[in-house]
Amino acid sequence: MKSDKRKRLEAAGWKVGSTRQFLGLSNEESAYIEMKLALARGLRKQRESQNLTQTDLARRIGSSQSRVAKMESADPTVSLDLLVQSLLSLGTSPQDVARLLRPVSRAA
Amino acid sequence: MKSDKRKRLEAAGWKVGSTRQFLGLSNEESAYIEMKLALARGLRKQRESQNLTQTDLARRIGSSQSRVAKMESADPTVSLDLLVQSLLSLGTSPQDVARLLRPVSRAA
DNA sequence: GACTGATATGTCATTCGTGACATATCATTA
DNA sequence: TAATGATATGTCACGAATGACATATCAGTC
Repeated sequence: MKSDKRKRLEAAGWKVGSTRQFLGLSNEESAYIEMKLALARGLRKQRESQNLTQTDLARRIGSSQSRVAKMESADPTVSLDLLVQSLLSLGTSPQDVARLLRPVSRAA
Repeated sequence: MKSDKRKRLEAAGWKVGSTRQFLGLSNEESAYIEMKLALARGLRKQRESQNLTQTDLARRIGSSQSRVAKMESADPTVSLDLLVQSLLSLGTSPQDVARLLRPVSRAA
């Protein structure tokens, strides 16, 4: 289940979609990474919009600054659970979370 | 972070939204449970629509029948990661996953 | 330059999710 | 009733995710 070929790559902020073939990632793998990246970006955006530091957020969710940094860089060691729960802690609704996963909003 | 007051309750299939106050769940907690329930329902629906047994799905994702059953009942021990990765294994796209999280489609 | 605050990176012990297994429950069919 | 197939529930050893800490990097400001 874990397929760790990507380990260090996603953390570096690669455009996963465009390098998928190059890295030899399966559809599921890249879809999963895309989702994590979307949530990671959303988390950072939410945090910054509330003028919180990583340390502030860490305190609020009972974690540490280093883990928040890893969340926002979509580190392989952070789970979707932690990302989602952090977003919820910032007041993001499940619907908002869903929106983060569909950057392509249905125009007209 | 774990707040296990709900342990056995969500698994039993309660209407979380309606019993939130009664159970004393925070907004975040109930939102998190709602999300898990939505994914759990989606997983079962997807699996059944492809005429797969829990054992079939388990084999496909490298897990076991018992864990699939727990996924579909939103057992507290199953992570969002596992739910999401299982959905992706069934061909669900990240956008589809997002749709599962917003049962209330924006009408008009 | 040095100092400060924020963020990034690496490591580790503890905790939690996991697959696997046993077994139970529930339908269906004979 | 028994037998078969599917699903549910309980337990456990193992591996992965976690918070915590140290330390590094980076931007401002003096």
